[in-house]
Amino acid sequence: MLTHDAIQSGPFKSTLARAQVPGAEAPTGAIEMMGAPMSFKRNSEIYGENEPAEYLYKVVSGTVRTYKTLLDGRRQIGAFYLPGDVFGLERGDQHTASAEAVTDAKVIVVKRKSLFALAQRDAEVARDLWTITSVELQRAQDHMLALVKTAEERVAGFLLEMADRASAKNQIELPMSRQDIADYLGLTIETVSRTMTHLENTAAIELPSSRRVVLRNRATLGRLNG
Amino acid sequence: MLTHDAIQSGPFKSTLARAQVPGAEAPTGAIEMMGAPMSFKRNSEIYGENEPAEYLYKVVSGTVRTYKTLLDGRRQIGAFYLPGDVFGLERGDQHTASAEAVTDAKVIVVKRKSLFALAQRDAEVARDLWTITSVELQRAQDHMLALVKTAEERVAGFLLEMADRASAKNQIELPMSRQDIADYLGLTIETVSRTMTHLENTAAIELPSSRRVVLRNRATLGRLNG
DNA sequence: CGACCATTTGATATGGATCAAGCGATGTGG
DNA sequence: CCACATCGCTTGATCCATATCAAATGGTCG
Repeated sequence: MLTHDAIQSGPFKSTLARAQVPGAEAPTGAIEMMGAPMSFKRNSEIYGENEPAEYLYKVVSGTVRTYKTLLDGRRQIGAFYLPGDVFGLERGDQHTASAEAVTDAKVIVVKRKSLFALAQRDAEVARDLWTITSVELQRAQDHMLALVKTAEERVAGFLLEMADRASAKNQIELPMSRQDIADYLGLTIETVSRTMTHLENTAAIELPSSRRVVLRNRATLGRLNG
Repeated sequence: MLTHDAIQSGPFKSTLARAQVPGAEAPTGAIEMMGAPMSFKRNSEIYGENEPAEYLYKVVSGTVRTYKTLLDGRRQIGAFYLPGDVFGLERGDQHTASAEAVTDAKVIVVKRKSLFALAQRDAEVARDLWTITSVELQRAQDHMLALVKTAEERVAGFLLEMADRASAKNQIELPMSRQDIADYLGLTIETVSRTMTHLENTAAIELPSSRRVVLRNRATLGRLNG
């Protein structure tokens, strides 16, 4: 497991973090104030399932995945977190999922206890905490719906989701591997690959490279999205 | 759509509701205080997707399902709510799912606005709101994981889940139809039925009737649960 | 009793998984 | 700077879990 010693001694970076998230849905003003920046290398663990949940995190740069693993090794990725997103806030004091850096990533780390203490006194912070959790809940519910769709619908939905979260709305650079996408969508890597190819053949998307996707026909993708 | 006129004029029933939920995880003291009881008949709508989310609800008796519908009619049930459970609390002012009574049901209805106003002043209420949402989030994440398992794993997991929530831990009376179970688990009614039969043949469960299930071998079910 | 609805059971079809190569980009050592 | 190993991705062939289609059975209620 990863320890977070000396985190509290890091310099404040509130303005930097905020600048990264111009239109963030979740108001998380207090987080930058109380947090310390921390860096993680590609594929390194940020926290593990069942570890004490002492901190919550806000992505500054890079991408993070959270996931659960079944006994036989199957992995379900619950979400990808991009700059501005908050993750790791859970009920109970144990993490119910693991978190890893998909790419090299910087996150702001905040002591859960301090934030809860602050929320006790400051109603705005309390509301922020609720909002963070609510946003996460909605994400989870949407994802649940995605998991009962056909492979093509899942992939189309995923591309639309990533495009909506990206800055260039029709040109996306996927930070994650096909395996990550497969584990997020509950498919195999082969099915994801084939489906992408099929979408390309149908002129719904273009694939200049495997990690770069251009949305050519949102109407088609939207229709597929159910 | 269903209107909630005259709800606020109903008599208070705080103690009754609390009595139904001796060991409820989510502390929801304020809800009974502010809410009015309301009854719904089997299969009637409590609220619809995209309707204004003016209220939140706490089950007093009966069972409630929430679900989303895809364009082509496929239905995904997000959760079943039993006495003591709270549902309908969402970010934004539109419901993102529909809710229906699975059986005849009594629920306490609370004005969202009043509760938020109270939370603004009372840190304990604010924390309760967060807890309600957090419980829901965890439920959703667990369900997400369930949706990528095999049919047998999903059914075994479902039975264990229902048993854990029931009072008689090994003898459960399912309030919902096979179709509801199927839509909850992302399977067809036939697969659910066949899997139940198979679990019976394997001596993992007994089926005195289609709605009554006796868990015979939790070890087996647990192993299946991944 | 008879109609209706929920559930089970059976036969067949199929979407996506699995098994197995091939391919292209990236990096490394000679 | 090239040969070659490696890794991520694509493509192909086959298989299988679950869906679909169809019918029989069983419970419930007027």
